[in-house]
Amino acid sequence: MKSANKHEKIIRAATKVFAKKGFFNARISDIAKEAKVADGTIYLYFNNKFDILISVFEEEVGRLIEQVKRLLSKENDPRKMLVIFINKHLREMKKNRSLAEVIQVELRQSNKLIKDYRNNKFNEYTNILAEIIVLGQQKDLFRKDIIPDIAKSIIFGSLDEAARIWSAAAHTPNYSTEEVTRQVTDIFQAGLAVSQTTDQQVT
Amino acid sequence: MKSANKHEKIIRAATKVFAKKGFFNARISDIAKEAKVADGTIYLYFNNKFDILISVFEEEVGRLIEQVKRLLSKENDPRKMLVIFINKHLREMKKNRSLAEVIQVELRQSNKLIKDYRNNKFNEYTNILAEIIVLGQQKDLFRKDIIPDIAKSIIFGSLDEAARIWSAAAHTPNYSTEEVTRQVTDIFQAGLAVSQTTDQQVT
DNA sequence: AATAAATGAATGACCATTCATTTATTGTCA
DNA sequence: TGACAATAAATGAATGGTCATTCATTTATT
Repeated sequence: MKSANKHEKIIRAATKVFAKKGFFNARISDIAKEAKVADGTIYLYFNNKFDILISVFEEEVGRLIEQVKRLLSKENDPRKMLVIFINKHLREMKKNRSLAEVIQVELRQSNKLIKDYRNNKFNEYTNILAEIIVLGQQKDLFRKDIIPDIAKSIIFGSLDEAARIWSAAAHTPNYSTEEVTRQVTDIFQAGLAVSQTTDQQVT
Repeated sequence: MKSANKHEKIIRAATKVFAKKGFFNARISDIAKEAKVADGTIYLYFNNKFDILISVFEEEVGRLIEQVKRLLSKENDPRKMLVIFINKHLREMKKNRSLAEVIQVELRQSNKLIKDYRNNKFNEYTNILAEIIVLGQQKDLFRKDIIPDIAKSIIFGSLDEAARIWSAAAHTPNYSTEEVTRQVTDIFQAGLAVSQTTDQQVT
């Protein structure tokens, strides 16, 4: 029986290697070495290199989805939910640089590599944002003229770019998670809010 | 004398090919063919494949910077300037899919490929956003607690992700440039604006 | 004729994938 | 229980195909 354990080990190793070198520069032998496994073993668990990429992506994002959903389940003020999402995403990207880079780089690559691969988990992830917005609209807290399906991309894009700056640049001034979270939160809370009338800052 | 013309032709061909296949899947021979030039000729104008990528990026973004600056020079209300930037960026990405994909994919790749390559033109481009924000703050139109250097990433990220959706997905509902422009504009104008009521609390 | 540009076939490095062989695990029966 | 076979898993060297890059030769320009 192929151990689930080994599958897991390869995924972890691949995440590390992809993050460090990028998909195209990553060698199967690098992954094998990192996973302490023979090159050929990898092909017992995955069909090919790209299959590893997809798996890494799906599993990592899947993990993230679960965590976010758990956090959100305790809350029902959509404004606070938005903050929770933003905060969680940024923290996670800061903490787990490998995941951050896999998302950033591979999300863009996969479009080109396989036409019919729809990042299912990824969509599921950003749809959480859309749902928060819908909820906010139902509760008359968020403007109705916002289209959730567009807004989710706008918000995710912001977060992703903010995270990209962290991983890209060892040189530019590096803002803290807290600082960036606050800025993103401030902008979008004001941007989505129904009116100017004093909305308490939500943490 | 090496004709500037040929350099240009190669750049244009490379833009097309990178956009279609991505950097790693693009073959030098593809670019050569597209430019109607021998493979070897490319090496008279560029040092290597990556050098072509950098050049494409810099030239395309450079062109964009000039256009945006020209548009902005006619305006001095930062709120309107913001709209102009957003509008121009989205229109351009919709029109020039090659540029869009080169930005999206290669911006992320280059981090990994060359440590000391700082996307100079790219920074120049997003700094336009930072300057608009600074101006807005000076004129008491934008909130002072926004850090322009962070906000520029947030805004650019939004635009980039919105544009990514266009190029990525032939399947998902496709919103028009106008619709997306309006959404992004609405959110950020409200998000950045100094609130009308004096007592809004933001911490 | 001399110099500059352009050509494209040949080179050589690289690496995903395969598969014959080895090693580990499981099951059987005396 | 333990000895032995049968099956499963793992190994890693060998294969084969893919290009980026080079450079001897040709073509164009001065």
